Amino acid sequence: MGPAPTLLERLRARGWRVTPQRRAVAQVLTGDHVHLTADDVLEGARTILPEVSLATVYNTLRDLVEMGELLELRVGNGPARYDPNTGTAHHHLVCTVCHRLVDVHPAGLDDLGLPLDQRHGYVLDEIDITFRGRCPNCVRTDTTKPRVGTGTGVT
Amino acid sequence: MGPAPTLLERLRARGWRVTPQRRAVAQVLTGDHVHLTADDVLEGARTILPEVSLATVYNTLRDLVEMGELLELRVGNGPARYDPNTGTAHHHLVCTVCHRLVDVHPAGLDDLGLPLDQRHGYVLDEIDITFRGRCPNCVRTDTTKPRVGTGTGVT
DNA sequence: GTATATGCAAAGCATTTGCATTAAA
DNA sequence: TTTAATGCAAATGCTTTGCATATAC
Repeated sequence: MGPAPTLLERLRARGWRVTPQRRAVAQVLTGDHVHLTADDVLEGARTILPEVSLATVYNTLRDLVEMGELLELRVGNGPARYDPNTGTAHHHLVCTVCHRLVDVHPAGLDDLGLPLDQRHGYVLDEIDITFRGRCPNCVRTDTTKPRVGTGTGVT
Repeated sequence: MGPAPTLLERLRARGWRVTPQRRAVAQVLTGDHVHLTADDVLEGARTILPEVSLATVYNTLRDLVEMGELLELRVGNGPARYDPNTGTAHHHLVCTVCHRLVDVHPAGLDDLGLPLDQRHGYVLDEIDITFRGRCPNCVRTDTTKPRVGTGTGVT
């Protein structure tokens, strides 16, 4: 396979006007296990280009999500988080205490489906799995009992 | 097994002060495939008791969620939805177009785990699976291509 | 040169909160 | 009687938008 086009190349190919602000935002949203809020992105972008505005960050994030270049994650009640890892199918593991978030790539789930008699006539496009638990830092101090919510209790 | 205590009995047992407002909210949040927003709940509660306020609805919803009597769902960017079906482990199927939401109980997922080498030191408590697709009403009119997002493309 | 992005400040929506009043226990 | 819930309205947090200015193409 040839060299994969970079994010900016793909954006240019879509007719995106590449500005310093957008370049800064794109640069911040690079790598694995990156799950930044809009404020995080603003902060990061400003270390590259101090005069970026929050409105531009939001506009850029929205464009990137619409283009499918960014995943918008909503874990818990806080602000949205943005994940540039759109290439590899993956799921998420969230700390119920501090909301630390990591990507997981569980094998054997790739062909996970939903039985026909459970589909209610829907045409399936996608499956998101959120594993909830307590991260190494929180599990020591936390007194909360494990929840038995929507999902399945797991040991 | 004896008769299961009703929601209001359980709430009273927890020392909850049972007011007409709370009774109205609890009555609205009854049944299967119930996934109401706070505004929906207000509307429903007002058909029972016209003077319920939105603040009380929000306070009551929050209490019920904290008590584990209600599930708070965040699908898409809209307002939270509340699901009284806490007794049976289940997952959700969401229409990406109209956001219609149904409960699903896929067999064979009950013992779904996450391999140790993928746990990043987390202690798992719960797994939420969101199936995304287009419902029977939307699949006909929708021109959107299936997305290949976080999850796995499914036929 | 022209269409589009920027930045600011104001608006918007969902949700929470302070506080005086009311009511459950 | 006491303690807690209600309702209003104001405050909050996140996100979007209108518009004049600046800039990539």
